[in-house]
Amino acid sequence: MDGEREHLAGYDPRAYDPVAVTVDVVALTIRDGALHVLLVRRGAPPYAGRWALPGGFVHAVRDAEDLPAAAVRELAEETGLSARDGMLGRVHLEQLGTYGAPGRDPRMRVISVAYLAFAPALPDPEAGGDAADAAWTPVTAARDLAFDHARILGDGLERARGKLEYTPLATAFCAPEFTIPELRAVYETVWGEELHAGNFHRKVLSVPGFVEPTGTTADRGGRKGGPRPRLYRAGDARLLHPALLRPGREQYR
Amino acid sequence: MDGEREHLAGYDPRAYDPVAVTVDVVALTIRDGALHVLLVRRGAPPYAGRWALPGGFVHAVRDAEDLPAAAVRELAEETGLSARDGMLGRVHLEQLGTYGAPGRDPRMRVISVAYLAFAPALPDPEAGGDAADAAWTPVTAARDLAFDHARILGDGLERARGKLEYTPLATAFCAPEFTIPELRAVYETVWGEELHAGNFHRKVLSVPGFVEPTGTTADRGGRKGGPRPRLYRAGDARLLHPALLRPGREQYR
DNA sequence: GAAATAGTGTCTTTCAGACAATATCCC
DNA sequence: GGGATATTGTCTGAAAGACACTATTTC
Repeated sequence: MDGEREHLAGYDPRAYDPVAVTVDVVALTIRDGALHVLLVRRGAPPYAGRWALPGGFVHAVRDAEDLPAAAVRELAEETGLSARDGMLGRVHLEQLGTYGAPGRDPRMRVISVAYLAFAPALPDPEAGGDAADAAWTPVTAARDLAFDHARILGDGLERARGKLEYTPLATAFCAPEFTIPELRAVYETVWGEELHAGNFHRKVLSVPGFVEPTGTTADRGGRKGGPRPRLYRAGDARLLHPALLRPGREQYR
Repeated sequence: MDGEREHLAGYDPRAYDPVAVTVDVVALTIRDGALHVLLVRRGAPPYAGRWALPGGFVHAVRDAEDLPAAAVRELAEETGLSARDGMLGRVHLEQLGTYGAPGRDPRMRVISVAYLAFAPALPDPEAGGDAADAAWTPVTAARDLAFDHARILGDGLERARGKLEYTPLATAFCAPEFTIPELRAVYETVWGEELHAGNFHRKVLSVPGFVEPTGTTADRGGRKGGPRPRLYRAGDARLLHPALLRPGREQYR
Protein backbone atom coordinates (compact mmCIF):
# COMPACT_ATOMS: atom_id res chain seq x y z
CA MET A 1 0.00 0.00 0.00
CA ASP A 2 2.97 2.25 0.63
CA GLY A 3 5.43 1.00 -1.89
CA GLU A 4 4.59 3.73 -4.30
CA ARG A 5 5.36 6.33 -1.66
CA GLU A 6 8.83 5.15 -0.74
CA HIS A 7 10.69 6.48 -3.73
CA LEU A 8 10.42 10.21 -3.32
CA ALA A 9 13.90 10.69 -4.70
CA GLY A 10 13.04 9.42 -8.13
CA TYR A 11 9.50 10.62 -8.06
CA ASP A 12 7.94 12.08 -11.19
CA PRO A 13 4.62 13.80 -10.53
CA ARG A 14 3.61 13.47 -14.15
CA ALA A 15 3.59 9.72 -13.69
CA TYR A 16 1.71 9.91 -10.42
CA ASP A 17 -1.69 11.21 -9.39
CA PRO A 18 -2.32 14.42 -11.27
CA VAL A 19 -3.09 17.28 -8.88
CA ALA A 20 -3.69 20.93 -9.58
CA VAL A 21 -3.01 23.65 -7.01
CA THR A 22 -4.92 26.91 -7.04
CA VAL A 23 -5.21 29.93 -4.79
CA ASP A 24 -8.57 31.52 -4.01
CA VAL A 25 -8.93 34.84 -2.24
CA VAL A 26 -11.66 35.97 0.14
CA ALA A 27 -11.17 39.72 -0.24
CA LEU A 28 -13.30 41.72 2.17
CA THR A 29 -13.98 45.42 2.24
CA ILE A 30 -16.60 47.76 3.62
CA ARG A 31 -18.78 49.75 1.26
CA ASP A 32 -21.82 51.82 2.20
CA GLY A 33 -21.73 50.44 5.69
CA ALA A 34 -21.96 46.81 4.59
CA LEU A 35 -19.38 44.06 4.35
CA HIS A 36 -18.57 43.20 0.74
CA VAL A 37 -16.61 40.37 -0.83
CA LEU A 38 -14.91 40.43 -4.22
CA LEU A 39 -16.53 37.95 -6.61
CA VAL A 40 -15.95 37.09 -10.25
CA ARG A 41 -18.41 35.54 -12.66
CA ARG A 42 -17.10 32.43 -14.32
CA GLY A 43 -16.94 32.49 -18.07
CA ALA A 44 -16.40 28.79 -18.71
CA PRO A 45 -17.74 25.51 -17.37
CA PRO A 46 -18.01 24.11 -14.85
CA TYR A 47 -20.23 26.54 -13.04
CA ALA A 48 -20.21 28.85 -16.08
CA GLY A 49 -22.08 32.04 -15.28
CA ARG A 50 -21.88 31.42 -11.54
CA TRP A 51 -20.15 33.75 -9.12
CA ALA A 52 -16.96 32.51 -7.50
CA LEU A 53 -14.05 33.72 -5.44
CA PRO A 54 -11.22 35.16 -7.50
CA GLY A 55 -8.42 32.68 -7.92
CA GLY A 56 -6.39 30.62 -10.29
CA PHE A 57 -3.53 28.26 -10.75
CA VAL A 58 -0.28 28.71 -8.93
CA HIS A 59 2.66 29.24 -11.24
CA ALA A 60 4.47 26.20 -10.02
CA VAL A 61 7.55 25.72 -12.17
CA ARG A 62 7.84 28.30 -14.91
CA ASP A 63 8.07 31.70 -13.14
CA ALA A 64 7.62 29.79 -9.91
CA GLU A 65 5.91 31.96 -7.33
CA ASP A 66 5.29 31.63 -3.62
CA LEU A 67 1.71 31.07 -2.48
CA PRO A 68 1.18 34.59 -1.05
CA ALA A 69 2.58 36.03 -4.28
CA ALA A 70 0.07 34.02 -6.26
CA ALA A 71 -2.74 35.38 -4.09
CA VAL A 72 -1.56 38.97 -4.60
CA ARG A 73 -1.27 38.37 -8.33
CA GLU A 74 -4.79 36.96 -8.59
CA LEU A 75 -6.17 39.81 -6.52
CA ALA A 76 -4.39 42.37 -8.69
CA GLU A 77 -5.52 40.74 -11.92
CA GLU A 78 -9.15 40.59 -10.88
CA THR A 79 -9.36 44.06 -9.39
CA GLY A 80 -7.34 45.72 -12.11
CA LEU A 81 -5.18 47.27 -9.42
CA SER A 82 -1.45 46.92 -9.28
CA ALA A 83 0.60 46.28 -6.19
CA ARG A 84 2.78 49.19 -7.18
CA ASP A 85 0.20 51.96 -7.22
CA GLY A 86 -0.11 51.78 -3.46
CA MET A 87 -3.69 50.53 -3.39
CA LEU A 88 -2.80 46.93 -2.77
CA GLY A 89 0.09 47.92 -0.55
CA ARG A 90 -2.28 48.56 2.30
CA VAL A 91 -4.19 45.32 1.90
CA HIS A 92 -3.73 42.80 4.67
CA LEU A 93 -3.31 39.24 3.42
CA GLU A 94 -3.13 36.03 5.40
CA GLN A 95 -3.57 32.36 4.68
CA LEU A 96 -7.04 31.11 5.54
CA GLY A 97 -6.87 27.37 4.91
CA THR A 98 -6.54 24.68 2.30
CA TYR A 99 -9.47 22.86 0.77
CA GLY A 100 -8.85 19.61 -1.00
CA ALA A 101 -11.83 17.29 -0.64
CA PRO A 102 -12.09 14.83 -3.52
CA GLY A 103 -14.84 15.90 -5.86
CA ARG A 104 -14.81 19.56 -4.94
CA ASP A 105 -13.89 20.18 -8.57
CA PRO A 106 -15.82 17.91 -10.94
CA ARG A 107 -13.01 17.67 -13.46
CA MET A 108 -10.04 16.55 -11.43
CA ARG A 109 -8.34 16.67 -8.09
CA VAL A 110 -7.77 20.29 -7.17
CA ILE A 111 -6.17 21.50 -3.94
CA SER A 112 -7.02 25.12 -3.26
CA VAL A 113 -5.10 27.31 -0.84
CA ALA A 114 -7.44 30.06 0.33
CA TYR A 115 -6.26 33.49 1.42
CA LEU A 116 -8.10 36.14 3.37
CA ALA A 117 -7.66 39.82 2.50
CA PHE A 118 -8.80 42.95 4.32
CA ALA A 119 -8.94 45.99 2.07
CA PRO A 120 -9.92 49.62 2.48
CA ALA A 121 -12.51 51.06 0.13
CA LEU A 122 -11.30 50.34 -3.40
CA PRO A 123 -12.67 51.26 -6.83
CA ASP A 124 -14.94 48.89 -8.69
CA PRO A 125 -12.96 46.00 -10.17
CA GLU A 126 -12.44 45.59 -13.87
CA ALA A 127 -13.12 42.09 -15.04
CA GLY A 128 -9.84 40.65 -16.23
CA GLY A 129 -8.09 37.36 -16.71
CA ASP A 130 -10.54 34.50 -16.98
CA ALA A 131 -13.46 36.35 -15.42
CA ALA A 132 -16.55 37.38 -17.37
CA ASP A 133 -17.42 39.92 -14.70
CA ALA A 134 -16.17 41.09 -11.32
CA ALA A 135 -17.86 43.03 -8.55
CA TRP A 136 -17.80 43.86 -4.89
CA THR A 137 -20.84 42.03 -3.54
CA PRO A 138 -22.52 42.33 -0.14
CA VAL A 139 -21.76 39.15 1.74
CA THR A 140 -25.46 38.76 2.47
CA ALA A 141 -26.04 38.58 -1.30
CA ALA A 142 -23.22 36.12 -2.01
CA ARG A 143 -25.25 33.00 -2.72
CA ASP A 144 -24.96 30.03 -5.04
CA LEU A 145 -21.22 30.30 -5.35
CA ALA A 146 -19.26 27.87 -7.47
CA PHE A 147 -17.40 24.86 -6.04
CA ASP A 148 -17.14 24.93 -2.23
CA HIS A 149 -16.62 28.67 -2.22
CA ALA A 150 -19.61 29.28 0.05
CA ARG A 151 -17.89 27.29 2.75
CA ILE A 152 -14.58 29.08 2.15
CA LEU A 153 -16.34 32.42 2.37
CA GLY A 154 -18.03 31.35 5.58
CA ASP A 155 -14.73 30.30 7.09
CA GLY A 156 -13.22 33.62 6.02
CA LEU A 157 -16.00 35.61 7.64
CA GLU A 158 -15.65 33.67 10.87
CA ARG A 159 -11.89 34.22 10.82
CA ALA A 160 -12.39 37.94 10.17
CA ARG A 161 -14.77 38.27 13.11
CA GLY A 162 -12.26 36.63 15.39
CA LYS A 163 -9.29 38.59 14.08
CA LEU A 164 -10.94 41.87 15.00
CA GLU A 165 -11.04 40.72 18.60
CA TYR A 166 -7.36 40.33 19.23
CA THR A 167 -5.56 42.15 16.42
CA PRO A 168 -5.71 45.76 15.21
CA LEU A 169 -6.65 44.65 11.69
CA ALA A 170 -9.88 46.63 11.72
CA THR A 171 -7.64 49.53 10.70
CA ALA A 172 -6.93 47.67 7.43
CA PHE A 173 -10.51 48.47 6.39
CA CYS A 174 -9.97 52.19 6.97
CA ALA A 175 -8.20 55.00 5.13
CA PRO A 176 -4.72 55.86 6.43
CA GLU A 177 -6.30 58.42 8.73
CA PHE A 178 -9.55 57.55 10.42
CA THR A 179 -11.75 58.49 13.34
CA ILE A 180 -12.77 56.34 16.28
CA PRO A 181 -16.42 56.35 15.14
CA GLU A 182 -15.28 55.10 11.74
CA LEU A 183 -13.33 52.33 13.43
CA ARG A 184 -16.38 51.49 15.50
CA ALA A 185 -18.43 51.25 12.32
CA VAL A 186 -15.97 48.63 11.03
CA TYR A 187 -16.46 46.52 14.14
CA GLU A 188 -20.22 46.90 14.00
CA THR A 189 -20.31 45.94 10.34
CA VAL A 190 -18.10 42.86 10.66
CA TRP A 191 -19.65 41.66 13.90
CA GLY A 192 -23.20 42.64 12.98
CA GLU A 193 -23.76 44.14 16.42
CA GLU A 194 -24.08 47.66 17.70
CA LEU A 195 -21.42 48.76 20.13
CA HIS A 196 -21.63 51.34 22.87
CA ALA A 197 -19.96 54.48 21.49
CA GLY A 198 -18.56 55.77 24.75
CA ASN A 199 -17.17 52.49 26.02
CA PHE A 200 -15.70 51.65 22.61
CA HIS A 201 -13.97 55.00 22.43
CA ARG A 202 -12.32 54.66 25.81
CA LYS A 203 -11.43 51.03 25.17
CA VAL A 204 -9.62 51.72 21.87
CA LEU A 205 -7.56 54.49 23.38
CA SER A 206 -6.65 52.33 26.36
CA VAL A 207 -5.05 49.56 24.30
CA PRO A 208 -1.37 50.42 23.80
CA GLY A 209 -0.31 50.68 20.16
CA PHE A 210 -3.78 50.29 18.67
CA VAL A 211 -4.11 53.85 17.33
CA GLU A 212 -2.05 57.01 17.59
CA PRO A 213 -3.42 60.53 17.27
CA THR A 214 -2.56 62.72 14.31
CA GLY A 215 -3.36 65.92 16.19
CA THR A 216 -5.97 66.93 13.62
CA THR A 217 -9.72 66.61 13.39
CA ALA A 218 -12.05 65.50 10.62
CA ASP A 219 -13.57 68.03 8.21
CA ARG A 220 -17.02 67.69 9.65
CA GLY A 221 -19.01 66.00 12.38
CA GLY A 222 -21.45 63.15 12.14
CA ARG A 223 -24.06 62.92 9.40
CA LYS A 224 -26.76 64.44 11.54
CA GLY A 225 -24.65 66.60 13.80
CA GLY A 226 -22.11 66.34 16.54
CA PRO A 227 -18.60 67.63 17.06
CA ARG A 228 -15.77 66.93 14.65
CA PRO A 229 -14.02 63.72 15.71
CA ARG A 230 -10.25 63.53 16.03
CA LEU A 231 -8.18 61.68 13.46
CA TYR A 232 -5.90 58.73 14.22
CA ARG A 233 -3.43 56.49 12.43
CA ALA A 234 -2.86 52.77 12.98
CA GLY A 235 -0.38 52.13 15.78
CA ASP A 236 2.47 49.64 15.87
CA ALA A 237 0.74 46.94 17.91
CA ARG A 238 0.36 43.53 16.29
CA LEU A 239 -1.88 42.13 18.99
CA LEU A 240 -4.42 43.86 21.20
CA HIS A 241 -3.80 43.55 24.92
CA PRO A 242 -6.28 43.43 26.40
CA ALA A 243 -8.41 42.16 23.55
CA LEU A 244 -11.65 43.68 22.31
CA LEU A 245 -14.00 40.83 23.01
CA ARG A 246 -17.20 40.40 21.07
CA PRO A 247 -20.24 40.92 23.27
CA GLY A 248 -22.86 38.32 23.93
CA ARG A 249 -20.82 35.14 23.74
CA GLU A 250 -21.19 34.01 27.33
CA GLN A 251 -23.34 31.04 26.44
CA TYR A 252 -20.77 29.30 24.25
CA ARG A 253 -20.79 25.67 25.22
CA MET B 1 0.36 36.51 -19.27
CA ASP B 2 -2.98 34.95 -18.43
CA GLY B 3 -3.81 33.11 -21.58
CA GLU B 4 -2.63 29.85 -20.18
CA ARG B 5 -4.99 30.20 -17.22
CA GLU B 6 -8.15 30.83 -19.18
CA HIS B 7 -8.88 27.29 -20.24
CA LEU B 8 -9.67 25.55 -17.01
CA ALA B 9 -12.33 23.45 -18.66
CA GLY B 10 -9.93 21.61 -20.90
CA TYR B 11 -7.06 21.72 -18.49
CA ASP B 12 -4.76 18.72 -18.18
CA PRO B 13 -2.42 18.91 -15.21
CA ARG B 14 -0.03 16.45 -16.75
CA ALA B 15 0.64 18.98 -19.49
CA TYR B 16 0.98 21.84 -17.02
CA ASP B 17 3.33 22.58 -14.17
CA PRO B 18 3.92 19.39 -12.23
CA VAL B 19 3.07 19.79 -8.56
CA ALA B 20 3.12 17.29 -5.74
CA VAL B 21 0.90 17.63 -2.67
CA THR B 22 1.91 16.16 0.68
CA VAL B 23 0.64 16.29 4.22
CA ASP B 24 2.98 16.72 7.17
CA VAL B 25 1.89 16.30 10.77
CA VAL B 26 3.13 18.13 13.84
CA ALA B 27 2.03 15.60 16.45
CA LEU B 28 2.55 16.83 20.00
CA THR B 29 2.32 14.91 23.24
CA ILE B 30 3.60 15.23 26.78
CA ARG B 31 6.04 12.68 28.14
CA ASP B 32 7.92 12.88 31.41
CA GLY B 33 6.77 16.42 31.90
CA ALA B 34 8.21 17.66 28.62
CA LEU B 35 6.59 18.50 25.30
CA HIS B 36 7.49 15.96 22.62
CA VAL B 37 6.97 15.91 18.87
CA LEU B 38 6.78 12.83 16.68
CA LEU B 39 9.71 12.70 14.25
CA VAL B 40 10.82 10.17 11.66
CA ARG B 41 14.29 9.65 10.29
CA ARG B 42 14.44 9.84 6.52
CA GLY B 43 15.76 6.79 4.76
CA ALA B 44 16.34 8.29 1.32
CA PRO B 45 17.74 11.50 -0.12
CA PRO B 46 17.30 14.36 0.03
CA TYR B 47 18.01 14.88 3.70
CA ALA B 48 18.69 11.15 4.12
CA GLY B 49 19.34 10.34 7.75
CA ARG B 50 17.86 13.62 8.93
CA TRP B 51 14.85 13.85 11.19
CA ALA B 52 11.64 15.17 9.70
CA LEU B 53 7.96 15.50 10.45
CA PRO B 54 5.92 12.43 9.50
CA GLY B 55 4.14 12.93 6.23
CA GLY B 56 3.72 11.80 2.69
CA PHE B 57 1.85 12.17 -0.54
CA VAL B 58 -1.87 12.63 -0.63
CA HIS B 59 -3.66 9.87 -2.43
CA ALA B 60 -5.13 12.17 -5.01
CA VAL B 61 -6.93 10.09 -7.62
CA ARG B 62 -6.67 6.38 -6.97
CA ASP B 63 -8.30 5.79 -3.55
CA ALA B 64 -8.74 9.53 -3.37
CA GLU B 65 -8.71 10.71 0.24
CA ASP B 66 -9.54 13.98 1.92
CA LEU B 67 -6.69 15.97 3.43
CA PRO B 68 -7.55 15.21 7.08
CA ALA B 69 -7.83 11.54 6.17
CA ALA B 70 -4.37 11.66 4.67
CA ALA B 71 -3.02 13.20 7.87
CA VAL B 72 -4.64 10.50 10.00
CA ARG B 73 -3.29 7.82 7.70
CA GLU B 74 0.25 9.15 7.86
CA LEU B 75 0.05 9.46 11.62
CA ALA B 76 -1.23 5.92 11.94
CA GLU B 77 1.41 4.51 9.60
CA GLU B 78 4.27 6.20 11.40
CA THR B 79 3.12 5.44 14.92
CA GLY B 80 2.03 1.92 14.17
CA LEU B 81 -1.30 2.70 15.80
CA SER B 82 -4.61 2.24 14.12
CA ALA B 83 -7.53 4.59 14.23
CA ARG B 84 -9.67 1.66 15.24
CA ASP B 85 -7.92 0.64 18.45
CA GLY B 86 -9.13 3.79 20.13
CA MET B 87 -5.71 5.31 20.58
CA LEU B 88 -5.97 7.67 17.65
CA GLY B 89 -9.63 8.25 18.30
CA ARG B 90 -8.83 10.67 21.08
CA VAL B 91 -6.25 12.61 19.10
CA HIS B 92 -7.22 16.16 18.20
CA LEU B 93 -6.32 17.09 14.62
CA GLU B 94 -6.57 20.46 12.94
CA GLN B 95 -5.10 22.07 9.87
CA LEU B 96 -2.08 24.19 10.66
CA GLY B 97 -1.17 25.81 7.35
CA THR B 98 0.15 25.18 3.87
CA TYR B 99 3.78 25.63 2.89
CA GLY B 100 4.61 25.97 -0.76
CA ALA B 101 7.64 28.20 -1.25
CA PRO B 102 9.53 27.37 -4.44
CA GLY B 103 12.68 25.49 -3.60
CA ARG B 104 11.50 24.12 -0.25
CA ASP B 105 11.99 20.70 -1.82
CA PRO B 106 15.14 20.53 -3.94
CA ARG B 107 13.67 18.08 -6.43
CA MET B 108 10.46 19.68 -7.55
CA ARG B 109 7.60 21.89 -6.58
CA VAL B 110 5.94 20.43 -3.49
CA ILE B 111 2.98 21.95 -1.68
CA SER B 112 2.69 20.63 1.85
CA VAL B 113 -0.46 20.89 3.92
CA ALA B 114 0.58 20.75 7.56
CA TYR B 115 -1.66 19.40 10.33
CA LEU B 116 -1.36 19.84 14.06
CA ALA B 117 -2.21 16.97 16.41
CA PHE B 118 -2.58 16.87 20.18
CA ALA B 119 -2.23 13.37 21.60
CA PRO B 120 -2.33 11.83 25.06
CA ALA B 121 0.60 9.70 26.15
CA LEU B 122 1.07 7.05 23.46
CA PRO B 123 3.44 4.10 23.15
CA ASP B 124 6.73 4.46 21.33
CA PRO B 125 6.17 4.52 17.57
CA GLU B 126 7.25 1.68 15.32
CA ALA B 127 9.09 2.90 12.27
CA GLY B 128 6.93 2.06 9.29
CA GLY B 129 6.27 3.20 5.78
CA ASP B 130 9.18 5.12 4.34
CA ALA B 131 10.79 5.96 7.69
CA ALA B 132 14.07 4.47 8.83
CA ASP B 133 13.26 5.34 12.42
CA ALA B 134 10.56 7.09 14.41
CA ALA B 135 10.55 8.54 17.90
CA TRP B 136 8.86 10.96 20.24
CA THR B 137 11.46 13.72 20.61
CA PRO B 138 11.55 16.59 23.10
CA VAL B 139 10.81 19.74 21.13
CA THR B 140 13.91 21.33 22.63
CA ALA B 141 15.96 18.57 20.98
CA ALA B 142 14.26 18.82 17.58
CA ARG B 143 17.02 20.45 15.58
CA ASP B 144 18.34 20.25 12.04
CA LEU B 145 15.06 19.05 10.62
CA ALA B 146 14.69 18.32 6.93
CA PHE B 147 13.11 20.78 4.48
CA ASP B 148 11.36 23.70 6.18
CA HIS B 149 10.08 21.46 8.95
CA ALA B 150 11.71 23.56 11.65
CA ARG B 151 9.54 26.47 10.66
CA ILE B 152 6.43 24.27 10.47
CA LEU B 153 7.20 22.91 13.93
CA GLY B 154 7.69 26.44 15.24
CA ASP B 155 4.36 27.53 13.79
CA GLY B 156 2.71 24.47 15.33
CA LEU B 157 4.13 25.20 18.76
CA GLU B 158 2.96 28.80 18.59
CA ARG B 159 -0.49 27.66 17.51
CA ALA B 160 -0.60 25.14 20.35
CA ARG B 161 0.30 27.77 22.91
CA GLY B 162 -2.47 29.99 21.65
CA LYS B 163 -5.04 27.20 21.43
CA LEU B 164 -4.66 26.42 25.11
CA GLU B 165 -5.73 29.95 25.90
CA TYR B 166 -9.19 29.90 24.42
CA THR B 167 -10.07 26.24 23.84
CA PRO B 168 -10.27 23.26 26.20
CA LEU B 169 -7.79 21.30 24.07
CA ALA B 170 -5.35 20.90 26.94
CA THR B 171 -7.57 17.96 27.87
CA ALA B 172 -6.52 16.27 24.61
CA PHE B 173 -3.09 15.75 26.18
CA CYS B 174 -4.61 13.96 29.18
CA ALA B 175 -6.09 10.56 29.84
CA PRO B 176 -9.90 10.35 29.72
CA GLU B 177 -9.98 11.05 33.45
CA PHE B 178 -7.54 13.57 34.85
CA THR B 179 -6.95 15.83 37.82
CA ILE B 180 -6.71 19.60 37.89
CA PRO B 181 -3.03 19.45 38.84
CA GLU B 182 -2.41 17.23 35.81
CA LEU B 183 -4.20 19.74 33.63
CA ARG B 184 -2.11 22.49 35.15
CA ALA B 185 1.03 20.53 34.29
CA VAL B 186 -0.09 20.49 30.64
CA TYR B 187 -0.40 24.26 30.60
CA GLU B 188 2.92 24.72 32.36
CA THR B 189 4.65 22.39 29.92
CA VAL B 190 3.25 23.92 26.76
CA TRP B 191 3.60 27.49 27.93
CA GLY B 192 6.91 26.97 29.70
CA GLU B 193 5.73 28.95 32.70
CA GLU B 194 4.74 28.04 36.22
CA LEU B 195 1.15 28.78 37.14
CA HIS B 196 -0.31 29.51 40.53
CA ALA B 197 -1.94 26.30 41.71
CA GLY B 198 -4.77 27.87 43.67
CA ASN B 199 -5.79 30.44 41.09
CA PHE B 200 -5.55 27.90 38.26
CA HIS B 201 -7.77 25.49 40.12
CA ARG B 202 -10.50 28.02 40.76
CA LYS B 203 -10.25 29.39 37.24
CA VAL B 204 -10.71 26.00 35.54
CA LEU B 205 -13.74 25.17 37.62
CA SER B 206 -15.28 28.58 36.91
CA VAL B 207 -15.28 28.17 33.12
CA PRO B 208 -18.54 26.49 32.10
CA GLY B 209 -18.10 23.26 30.20
CA PHE B 210 -14.33 23.02 30.60
CA VAL B 211 -14.30 20.01 32.92
CA GLU B 212 -16.93 17.98 34.72
CA PRO B 213 -16.38 16.02 37.91
CA THR B 214 -16.47 12.23 37.93
CA GLY B 215 -17.20 12.07 41.64
CA THR B 216 -14.09 10.01 42.28
CA THR B 217 -10.59 10.81 43.41
CA ALA B 218 -7.17 9.72 42.19
CA ASP B 219 -5.42 6.69 43.65
CA ARG B 220 -2.84 8.74 45.42
CA GLY B 221 -1.79 12.30 46.18
CA GLY B 222 1.11 14.27 44.80
CA ARG B 223 4.56 12.78 44.41
CA LYS B 224 5.75 14.15 47.70
CA GLY B 225 2.49 14.17 49.58
CA GLY B 226 -0.77 16.00 49.70
CA PRO B 227 -4.39 14.93 49.53
CA ARG B 228 -5.78 12.86 46.69
CA PRO B 229 -7.03 15.19 43.95
CA ARG B 230 -10.45 14.77 42.43
CA LEU B 231 -10.88 13.34 38.95
CA TYR B 232 -12.56 15.15 36.06
CA ARG B 233 -13.53 14.47 32.48
CA ALA B 234 -13.44 16.91 29.56
CA GLY B 235 -16.62 18.97 29.36
CA ASP B 236 -18.64 19.84 26.29
CA ALA B 237 -17.34 23.39 25.78
CA ARG B 238 -15.62 24.13 22.49
CA LEU B 239 -14.37 27.54 23.53
CA LEU B 240 -13.36 28.84 26.93
CA HIS B 241 -15.32 31.83 28.19
CA PRO B 242 -13.66 33.59 29.75
CA ALA B 243 -10.34 32.52 28.28
CA LEU B 244 -7.30 31.34 30.21
CA LEU B 245 -4.84 34.03 29.21
CA ARG B 246 -1.13 33.40 29.24
CA PRO B 247 0.59 35.49 31.89
CA GLY B 248 3.23 38.07 31.18
CA ARG B 249 2.15 39.26 27.76
CA GLU B 250 1.24 42.85 28.65
CA GLN B 251 4.16 44.31 26.74
CA TYR B 252 3.13 43.02 23.32
CA ARG B 253 3.54 45.87 20.88
C1' DG C 1 -33.55 75.70 17.89
C1' DA C 2 -33.83 70.62 17.81
C1' DA C 3 -31.54 66.52 17.34
C1' DA C 4 -27.59 63.86 16.91
C1' DT C 5 -22.90 62.84 17.96
C1' DA C 6 -17.93 63.00 20.21
C1' DG C 7 -15.81 62.49 24.15
C1' DT C 8 -15.48 62.06 29.32
C1' DG C 9 -16.97 60.72 34.07
C1' DT C 10 -18.84 57.43 37.32
C1' DC C 11 -20.49 53.25 39.19
C1' DT C 12 -21.12 48.19 39.43
C1' DT C 13 -19.78 43.69 38.41
C1' DT C 14 -16.55 40.44 36.95
C1' DC C 15 -12.20 38.55 36.77
C1' DA C 16 -7.07 37.91 37.34
C1' DG C 17 -3.52 37.52 40.51
C1' DA C 18 -1.28 37.77 45.15
C1' DC C 19 -1.50 35.83 49.47
C1' DA C 20 -3.25 33.13 53.31
C1' DA C 21 -5.30 29.16 55.59
C1' DT C 22 -6.57 24.41 56.24
C1' DA C 23 -6.95 19.64 55.52
C1' DT C 24 -4.87 15.60 53.58
C1' DC C 25 -1.37 12.53 52.19
C1' DC C 26 3.59 10.67 50.96
C1' DC C 27 7.87 9.44 52.85
C1' DG D 1 6.26 13.79 62.26
C1' DG D 2 7.78 16.83 58.52
C1' DG D 3 7.09 18.54 54.29
C1' DA D 4 4.54 18.87 50.17
C1' DT D 5 0.13 19.32 47.93
C1' DA D 6 -5.11 20.04 47.01
C1' DT D 7 -8.54 23.01 47.78
C1' DT D 8 -10.90 27.04 49.52
C1' DG D 9 -11.03 31.87 51.24
C1' DT D 10 -9.86 36.74 51.08
C1' DC D 11 -8.23 40.91 49.22
C1' DT D 12 -6.65 44.20 45.57
C1' DG D 13 -6.39 46.09 41.11
C1' DA D 14 -7.70 45.87 36.22
C1' DA D 15 -11.16 45.84 33.04
C1' DA D 16 -15.95 45.51 30.91
C1' DG D 17 -20.43 47.26 30.62
C1' DA D 18 -24.32 50.36 31.94
C1' DC D 19 -25.53 54.92 32.46
C1' DA D 20 -25.11 59.86 32.75
C1' DC D 21 -23.37 64.29 31.28
C1' DT D 22 -21.34 68.10 28.52
C1' DA D 23 -19.80 70.27 24.46
C1' DT D 24 -20.10 70.65 19.60
C1' DT D 25 -21.97 70.38 15.16
C1' DT D 26 -25.64 69.59 11.30
C1' DC D 27 -29.99 70.51 9.47
